[in-house]
Parts: sequence; structure tokens; C-alpha cells
Amino acid sequence: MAAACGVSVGTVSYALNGKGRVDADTRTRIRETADRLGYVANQAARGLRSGRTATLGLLMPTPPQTSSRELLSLDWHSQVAVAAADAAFRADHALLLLPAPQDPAQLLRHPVDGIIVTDPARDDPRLPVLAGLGLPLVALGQGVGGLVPNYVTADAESTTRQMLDHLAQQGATRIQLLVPDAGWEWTRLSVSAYRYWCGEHDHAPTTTLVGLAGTSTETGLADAAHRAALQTLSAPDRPDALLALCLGFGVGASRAAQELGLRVPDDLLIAQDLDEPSLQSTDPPITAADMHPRLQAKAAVDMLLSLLDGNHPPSPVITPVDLHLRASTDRTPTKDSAPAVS
Amino acid sequence: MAAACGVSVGTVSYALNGKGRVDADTRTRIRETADRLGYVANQAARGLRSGRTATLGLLMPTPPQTSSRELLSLDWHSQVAVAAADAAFRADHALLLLPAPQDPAQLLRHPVDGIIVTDPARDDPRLPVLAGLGLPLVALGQGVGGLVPNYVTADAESTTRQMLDHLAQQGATRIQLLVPDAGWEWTRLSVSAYRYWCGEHDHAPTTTLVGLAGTSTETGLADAAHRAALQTLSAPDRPDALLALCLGFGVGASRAAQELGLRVPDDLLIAQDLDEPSLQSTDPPITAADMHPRLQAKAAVDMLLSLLDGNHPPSPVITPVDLHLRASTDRTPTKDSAPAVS
DNA sequence: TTGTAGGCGTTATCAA
DNA sequence: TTGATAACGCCTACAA
Repeated sequence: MAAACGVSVGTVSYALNGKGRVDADTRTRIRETADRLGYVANQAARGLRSGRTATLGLLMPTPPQTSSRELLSLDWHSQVAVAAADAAFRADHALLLLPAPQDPAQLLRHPVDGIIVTDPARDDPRLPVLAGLGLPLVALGQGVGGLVPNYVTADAESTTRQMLDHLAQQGATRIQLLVPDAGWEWTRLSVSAYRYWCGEHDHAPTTTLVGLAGTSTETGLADAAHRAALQTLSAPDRPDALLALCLGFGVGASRAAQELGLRVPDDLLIAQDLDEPSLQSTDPPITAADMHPRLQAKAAVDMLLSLLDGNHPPSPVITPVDLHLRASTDRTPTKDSAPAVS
Repeated sequence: MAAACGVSVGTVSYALNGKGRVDADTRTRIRETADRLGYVANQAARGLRSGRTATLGLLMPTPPQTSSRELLSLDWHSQVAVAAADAAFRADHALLLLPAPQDPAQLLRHPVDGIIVTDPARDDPRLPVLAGLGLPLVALGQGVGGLVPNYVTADAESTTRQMLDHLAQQGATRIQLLVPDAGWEWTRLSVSAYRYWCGEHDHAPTTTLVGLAGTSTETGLADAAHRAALQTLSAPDRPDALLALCLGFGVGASRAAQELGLRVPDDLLIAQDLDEPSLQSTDPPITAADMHPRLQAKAAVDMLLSLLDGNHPPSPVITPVDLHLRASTDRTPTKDSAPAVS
């Protein structure tokens, strides 16, 4: 382009991204003409020359092959994806959406500088594939035991303790956990925090394992939790609070309570760790924790970019969690007025 | 690479993508070594030469600047994004997630061959920006009056009629529409179909406009609908069925009915046009239509690819819609057994 | 049937 | 401070 408007190509390049080599006047002149002509450097050529693509990959679980391992809120993923794209763009990078790969070669067809992998599990089939790529990697979720050293996550332990404290403060004396039977890292940490908390508070830890076999939708999760909760709540020494550790479980528990004639929050408190829209449409709405997916996404992008710059970013990054207190755990006297803080 | 393993670079190129120039033996030999070495052509170099990027852009509404115009289910978007990425990959293209642009130049920094724009509105600020780009464009949603000639959408009219027929068949005689006050194309078509249907069925059309000012979350939508429904359902000649034409409205209507002591479905039927997870956690679950976001996404990608090949794809593509009948509109005698078909 | 060479737009190096 | 030039890897027209 701009060779035509005054100087040589090299000078244009230096003027637009070089450090201090060009004359200030020349630079402003070039900048102006570039703006006027709407000129932007060709990414393909730049990539060819530099070996970098200015593109980050976001590896999502692909719906068709969703296994129980990858049961995650779509709403969560959507927020992550858009926020990550936004963060990448602000740093002059593009974000490529990658379906879960069968074949590593498939991933290389559209080269990226680094990859963010969402919620890896300990035996995640995507991990060996990624390892073979030799690309910088950041996990959005637990780092699964050193397999992915750089990761961004919320604090499972602190989240669990916050919720337990809140339930106890609202009068719960027998808090029971609804635990997904899926071997997730997040679950493991939460349960362990629960046991620890029980030890501190002279509380007998009781957990109900909810089988996830064959479940692949939010409704399925709710149904599974519903069955488990019916059983648990019919027992003679039933709990007076349920903490649901998986999407959908809160809705299922709420349904079970209603069918058994238990009033929430009077007879039973219900809370869930990860917030989701459905928790606001139950009656009463269910307390849950906001893990700030957008914030996590931005942190993951920043971490990856910093890795690409050759830095050793602080890792892991632990992002904050905010409890959304709703009516399902609100035992304050005035039950009629709007009690939800969301 | 492969020059080292037998022949010249040109021959490798011809062997891997050329027509018939090379000897069959040489070709298989080259293919084999390429596979063995995991060789894939460098996209940057290929793009530099060909001018194409093998990359499609998906333009999403960006959360920070979500205006009432772009209030859409995040769940919907997530499904669209992942399905589109998958379809693009199968056609050897990558899918770039694009935040809504302020500046057209920003979009050009990461060049794409074409763009899918989700749910454009008639006065969508993204459209003039896109027009200035001169790129092939496909709308995922209504084509907004010729502005975007190529589009993929579900059939608003047929969806509305199906729901009205279903409600009437379940005994509704005074069906009222809850209409978002947002100037959406989909809304306009639905309302017009409703009026037409009323004419055919000797039914007095009544609609309640629900103001969306200041609302930007699903909860906000539900609250707005809740207020409107309270008023409507308290009127002397209250409707016996509500058809909600916006996300969140079904949940809001359901809450209003409960507060007024109206039983669903006995005293009031409730249905919503676009399905969402929350509709399954209300009591009772609410009937809605599945617009098959994944199918729509795939159709949009196919249409865009076909445009890029210089074809005139059939446009618009109208995708099918499936009614999910749930308890909120089920007046069959056996009310106790599980009535939901989902 | 295959090798050779030029050029796509950038940036880094070197010379002026 | 600036201009010329080579090279990044690929495709393709042309020569062998």
C-alpha cells in the first residue's frame, strides 16, 4: 500500500509497529494515510514471517459426544466463550472455537499460538492429544494434578466453606451433600473441604452419591438428584439442609422436597455450588455461588498471553466467588417481603 | 518438509491438493510420508498466496454492551457457537468468535472469508459496519427486510400457529399474547400470525405489551413479564391461556399465576415460543418450542460456505421447529402421572 | 511426470 | 533516518 503514498515498505512497517527508528513527522504522516485508507497489516503475511498467528484456541466439549465427564452448563460455556473472545480481541488476538478433537492433526490445520482447555478432567481424552501438540496450554478449571501446570479456577474449598457457614448460620444442624458420581476434581476438593469443616464444627458428615450414568442433559441431572433426594429426605433422621454439588441437583432436590411436603426454607434449606438460570425459576429460588465465568475467561486469556510472551505468569490464578443468597436459605422472620439478594 | 523425503516442493503441493498431475505412486508415497510426519500445509502461507483465510466469523452480541435489542438466551448462543464451529471444521474451516465491533477496522485485523451475524434487528448497529466490509454475509435469524438477503431462520408464523392450535385444542378460548416491546422482527411476524389466526378462529386478539426498558438479564425479563401478567390476570375478563413471546416471560407468567391462586394448567395454560432450560424447572414445567439452534447453525455455515464458492445458495433456509409439550398445557384427565413429553 | 522459479505482504538485516 | 533486499511457505505457470 503505503509505498505509494510517500516512502518505502520497510519504513511503513517500522512506522506502524517499530520502536523508535522513524522520524516523528514521517510516522504521523504514515499513520494518517494508513487510517485514511483503512489500511491494516495482512495477518497471513505477518504470520508467515513471524511464525505466530495472533490466534488463541478455546477448546470446548462438543455436544454430540458429551459424556458424563463433560456435563457442564451451556450457559457457563457461552459466557466463557464470549468473554474470552473479547479479552483476546482487546489484546489484538483472535479466538478460535475448537471442537473437541479426535485427531491432533485436525487441530493443527488451523494453527493457534496457544490453547485454553475448559474443565479438564483427570483422565480427559483431550489432554494427551494436546500434549502432543507442544503448544502453550492453560486450563480453565482445576489443573488436574500437574498435568496442566497453568490454570485458572475458583476456590472450591473456600466456596464450600462459605456455603456451609451460611447454612449453619441459618440454623442448619444436619447438612448433607449431594455429590455427583463423576470423579471431577472440583467435587473431590469440595467434599474434602466439607469433611474438614465438619471436623471443625462437630458435625457428622453425610453425603449422598448421585449416579450420573447415562445422564447428558440438565434435566437428566435434575432427575437423578430428584431420585436421590427423595430417598435421603424420607429417611428417619433426614437432613435439614442439602448442599448440591452439581448443576441441576438443586432443581431436583427442590422438586423432591415439594413432593414430600417439606417446606423450603422452613423445613429444609437448599443451596447449590454453581449458579445457573434455572435456580431462579424454582419456588423458592435457590441460593448458589456465582463463579464469574467472564472473569475466569479473562484471567485465562491473560495467562495464556503472558505465557506466549515468555513470562512465567502467576499460576494458578484463583478467582473470587460470590454467594447469591436467595429465599431457599433465608430464614429471617419476614418471609413475605422479597428476600432475594441476587 | 517433504522435499527432504523424495521430491521437490512443487510436487508435494500437487500431490496433496493438485488435480491429476502426479504419478499415482509418487502421490501415495508423498501422502504416506506426510501422514507419518504429521505434516499439514501452513495456513498463513496458503492464505497469503490465495487471499483466503479458511476462516469464518461468528458475530455475537457482546455482553458488556447488551442492549435490550440483543437480549437473547445465552444458552441459545452457546449451542449456536459450538455447532457452527463444528460444522466449519468439518468443511476445513475455522470459526472465529467476534465480539460486536465498534470499529470496522477492528474486524479486519483478523481477516475472515465471511461472517455469520446472529439475530440482526432492523436498526442493528452492527449491520452498517458489516456492510462496509464487503464480505459475504449470512444472518442467523430473520433477514431484516432485504438488508441481509441470505439468512437462516425458523418459521415464526408456523410456530405461532402450532402453539395456538395446541392451546385451543386443550380448551383455551381466550388466548392472550405477552409481547416484548422491542421491535424484533420475530415478534412482529408472530403477532401478525396471531392476528391472522384469530381472524380464522373467530377469536378476539388481545396482546399485552411488556416493556423491556432497562432489562438486560433473564431475571429482568421474567420480572417484567411478572408485573404485566399480574395486571392482565387480575382483569375481570382474564385470559385462560398466555402465550409468551420472549425468553423469561413464561417464568414470569407462571409466578404471577401462582401468586393469584390460579392453577396451571387447570385455570390457565402457559406456553412460550422459544424453549430454555428454566422452563423445565418451574412448577409445572412450561410448554415451548425447540428451534434447534444446532441445526440452524449448521445451515448458516453451509450457506456461507456455498456463497464463498460462488454459488447462489437457496435462501432463506427455514428450519423446523418442534413443540415440547409439557404439563403447563396438558389438560388430559390423568393429571398425576408424568405428563411431560420433552 | 517432475523440477524450477516468481510472487503473495511482512519484517529484519544491512547498506546508504 | 531511510531504502533496498532476503526470507517466511505455499501455489502455479512454465520449462525440462
